[in-house]
Amino acid sequence: MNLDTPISTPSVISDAPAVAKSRGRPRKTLEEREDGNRKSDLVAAAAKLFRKKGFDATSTRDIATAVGMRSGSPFYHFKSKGDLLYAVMAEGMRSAIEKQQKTLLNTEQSKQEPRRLLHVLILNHFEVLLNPESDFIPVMLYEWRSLTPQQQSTMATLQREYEAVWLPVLEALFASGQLTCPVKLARLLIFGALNWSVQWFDARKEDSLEDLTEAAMALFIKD
Amino acid sequence: MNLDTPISTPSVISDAPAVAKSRGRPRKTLEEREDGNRKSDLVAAAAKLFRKKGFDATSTRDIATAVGMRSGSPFYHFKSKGDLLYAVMAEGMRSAIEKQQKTLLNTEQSKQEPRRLLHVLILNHFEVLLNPESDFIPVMLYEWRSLTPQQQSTMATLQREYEAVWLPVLEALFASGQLTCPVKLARLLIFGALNWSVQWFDARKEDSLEDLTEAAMALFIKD
DNA sequence: AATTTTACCAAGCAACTGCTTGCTAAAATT
DNA sequence: AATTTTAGCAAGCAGTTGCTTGGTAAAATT
Repeated sequence: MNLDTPISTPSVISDAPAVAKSRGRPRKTLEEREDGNRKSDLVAAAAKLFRKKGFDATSTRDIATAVGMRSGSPFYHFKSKGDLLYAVMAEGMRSAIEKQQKTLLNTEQSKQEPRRLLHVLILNHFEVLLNPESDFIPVMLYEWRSLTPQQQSTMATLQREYEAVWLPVLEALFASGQLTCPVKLARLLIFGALNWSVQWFDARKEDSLEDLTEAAMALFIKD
Repeated sequence: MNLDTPISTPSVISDAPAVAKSRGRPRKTLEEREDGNRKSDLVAAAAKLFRKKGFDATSTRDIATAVGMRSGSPFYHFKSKGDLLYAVMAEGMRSAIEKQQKTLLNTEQSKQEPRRLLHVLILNHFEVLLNPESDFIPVMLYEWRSLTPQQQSTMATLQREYEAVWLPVLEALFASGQLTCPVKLARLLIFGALNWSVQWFDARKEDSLEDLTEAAMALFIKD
């Protein structure tokens, strides 16, 4: 890339595109950048790049370019690259928790028995994970390492909040003998099976998320 | 780090440690570096660092330092950083396949029925994944992205070879009704559950690999 | 109308990156 | 004894990195 600091080029080309006129390049009016959505544009673009190339292989310049900014500008909105990563993950968990809560509220009384509830939770989890519009959660799952310890523990709290709904369901299934695996390990193994789908699921292929959910239920649950 | 090219330091400190005498620093004799194991030392050190910090966040200088070399020396053994990554993964798969084959050969006739076989395969897989001595397989699982397409397809072939033993076992269990999930999806979900353990398993904690295997069997298999 | 704030751009610094080149000493081979 | 090979070291190049500083036009506020 190297849009900054042209060391061997003769004069003032540098950051500015060829179209730049007079002094300073054309700034976008507020209408063009439609309110304060630039910050969330940055988060979305970062999520996409972090997912595709990984956090370390993505430069802040890549992110800036993706939203049509110059290399230094993202630092007006976020004080560091690491903070941008954290914003991606926090937004991912926030919306995942919200979506899960809405889904449960919309689940009719008739489907409140544990087996149906787990089905609903798994399907919703696949939707969160595999939605091609949103890279937030995959980034959270695979770029943990790059968070500071404090950021990690905040994220862990959010994850516990997300998983809190699952535990009573698993316990009920264990009590009724439909789940024959200690709940603590069942939780870890089940989330592993589901989360790994990020690695192999291809939306173009035959399987629907409903198919996937059926398969997972068949794998984990007796009767 | 920056052991090379000290730009602002007055004179010849650079790469050479303070003890360096005359011309050239003390080279290790062959005895000291014990045969041609230096290459595999590099692979092991790279595996450790790639696992801890990720491929992109690990510099070739980090790796060199870890085995007591100077920054340029790893390139005598490997033509690029990417080739080192590939060597880590290829060695990981090679030894995993070898270990799996040995384990199956040592499995007595009495344990050849599908349920026991799956138990043996899962336990062996956990040993491969969670052995604290070896970071090769976790690196393979989580740094896939940094391989070239050709390297990826070679690794995919090795993975199919590893999984080839599992498929007939899963098919037998499906046929007998002990596995009620289409084999194709069962394979993906089961490997997900197992591979994810790399993220949470702590060898210091209570659970043994045998406990883990029992839990996984209880989760996946009926009867 | 005057001021302040917002949202950026232009330029660039210091550190670090993968990798190359030219050399050398010890070991192996002839 | 002479030569070749092996396994590095020393130095550094060219490019990239995260981030900072100083400015400025447009919008919002007073």
